[in-house]
Amino acid sequence: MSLDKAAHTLWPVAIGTAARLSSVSTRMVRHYESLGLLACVVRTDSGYRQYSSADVRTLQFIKRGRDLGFSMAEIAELVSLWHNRRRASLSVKQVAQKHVQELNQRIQNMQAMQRTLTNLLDHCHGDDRPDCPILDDLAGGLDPV
Amino acid sequence: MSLDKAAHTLWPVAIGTAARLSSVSTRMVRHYESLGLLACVVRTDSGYRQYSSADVRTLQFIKRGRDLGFSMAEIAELVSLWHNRRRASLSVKQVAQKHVQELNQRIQNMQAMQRTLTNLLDHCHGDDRPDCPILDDLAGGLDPV
DNA sequence: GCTTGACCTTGCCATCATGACAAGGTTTAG
DNA sequence: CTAAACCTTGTCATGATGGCAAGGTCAAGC
Repeated sequence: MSLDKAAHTLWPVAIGTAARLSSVSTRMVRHYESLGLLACVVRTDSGYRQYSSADVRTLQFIKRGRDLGFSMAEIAELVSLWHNRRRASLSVKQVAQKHVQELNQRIQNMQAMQRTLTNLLDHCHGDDRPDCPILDDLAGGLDPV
Repeated sequence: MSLDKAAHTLWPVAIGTAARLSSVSTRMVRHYESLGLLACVVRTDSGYRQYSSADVRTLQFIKRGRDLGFSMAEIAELVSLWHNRRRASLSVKQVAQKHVQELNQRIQNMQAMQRTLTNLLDHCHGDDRPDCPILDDLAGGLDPV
């Protein structure tokens, strides 16, 4: 697979290489280890971490999970399910569904902000005069109902 | 105005009342002061903070700004513009426009995540069988192009 | 063999906005 | 006078990430 090609030097690789192969910073590779997502990381006699191609695949998994907006807690669960051959796909689906719902919520929130703001922006002439409906709104446009 | 009604006790008020009147926690009232958003907060002899109705209006302004998603740095600028009678509405508009653009960016990101996730969810049977397109994707479904 | 530069190690501080808690002082009502 | 409710300051925590610093290691070139 492409991993073996990319790491033309033999496995295992040091942290910098693992980081490059997974598009994760070395800082975060260590962090994920501290969160228990990489099981037992082997060390050389001098203390350097050594990563197998399986480790790098796990890092790529984490990266992809982050790119899809999952929290580290959710990713920890997904990694665990991934490693469990007897998982039920339902468990995975539930994690993803909950995440989609949260995304939905946040998107709705932000779209509401945006509607209000674009409304205000439309009515702000935006020149050198001081009066401004945006400030008027912030200063209590809605509260004194 | 409604503020005077709400605070049936006379001004100035203590932090708890100011917090209630602005829907901001006392914790955050102190924090906003430490950020320099409340200018000089008067104290009683025993050290209790005392808030004028102008202070409470500023807190309400901040609250509204937070509800619209502005960062504290942006709010600091907006408060400053609000207090400056010679401001140009253009300055306000620019802050708001930049914020709307950032909101847009974040919404786009999250919608892209959502599209991918709903796609995967549609193809996950979500029962007790272990095979799962969501895990397949996370495990490198896209990378090995 | 030695030097140099690239790499690795750990640990701590910072972000941003907020909550929670603790130990102690104040005020107010009964 | 006491108890409750309030105030004070300070610290720690969140979540995911960046950055820096001081020091150890390794590999390549001379």
